[in-house]
Amino acid sequence: MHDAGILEGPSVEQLDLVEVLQALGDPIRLQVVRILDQADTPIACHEMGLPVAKSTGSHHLKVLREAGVITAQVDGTRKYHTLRRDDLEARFPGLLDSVLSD
Amino acid sequence: MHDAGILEGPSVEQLDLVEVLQALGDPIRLQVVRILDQADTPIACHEMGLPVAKSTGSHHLKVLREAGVITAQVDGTRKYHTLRRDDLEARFPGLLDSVLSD
DNA sequence: GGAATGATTCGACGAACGTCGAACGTTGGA
DNA sequence: TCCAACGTTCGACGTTCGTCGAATCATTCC
Repeated sequence: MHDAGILEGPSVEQLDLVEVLQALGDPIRLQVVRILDQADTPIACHEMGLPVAKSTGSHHLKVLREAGVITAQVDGTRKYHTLRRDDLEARFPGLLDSVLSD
Repeated sequence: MHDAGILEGPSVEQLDLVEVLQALGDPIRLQVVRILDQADTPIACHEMGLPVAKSTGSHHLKVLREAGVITAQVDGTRKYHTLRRDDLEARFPGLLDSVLSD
């Protein structure tokens, strides 16, 4: 069971606006963010029903994670993803809301 | 004097979130947006002091214009640029503010 | 008319991106 | 122990991007 580890990305202060905007500026990744927003629980990659191959989905999740938009928590063979709402709100107030309200 | 024409981009309803985020997700273009924001009057390309060749600057302005972030107004040999604040606010409330307040 | 000014267009270039399938690693269950 | 499930990594591919200089265009001024 190797214990569920949390994959941390950049800290709140390290969040870079350009990097976040680039991460959000893709249809698939925006879809991921919307899915995670509307979900009340962490979601695994294969549960998102992304219209791309699994390797591509994995890539997009990585981009979002490295930009600091989402966090991943490993549980067994699955990896549950969560939106870093509070961190994004703290660093870029209003940004996530404006993107999600569209 | 061929009259100062206004170069219109996409209408408010046509503004696409992904396109806008992509346009904002570049250091140079973000710099342009900040310059236009802090200026109280329209600004010409060569007045911005961008750290790139003029052809590159022209390219970035075009990307911003086609995404609907800025408008250009031709006056003689110059082209004055303005931030489409109200349109962006109407289409994506809070987005511009959150990007500019960083 | 001719020169100067401000900006666009046109290749060209390397770098980065989005995509895929195949292979691999790890974990959990039969 | 073996197999299935889940995800990552690894080339590979074509496309798009950011950048530049040179050439071009439009306008203004002398």
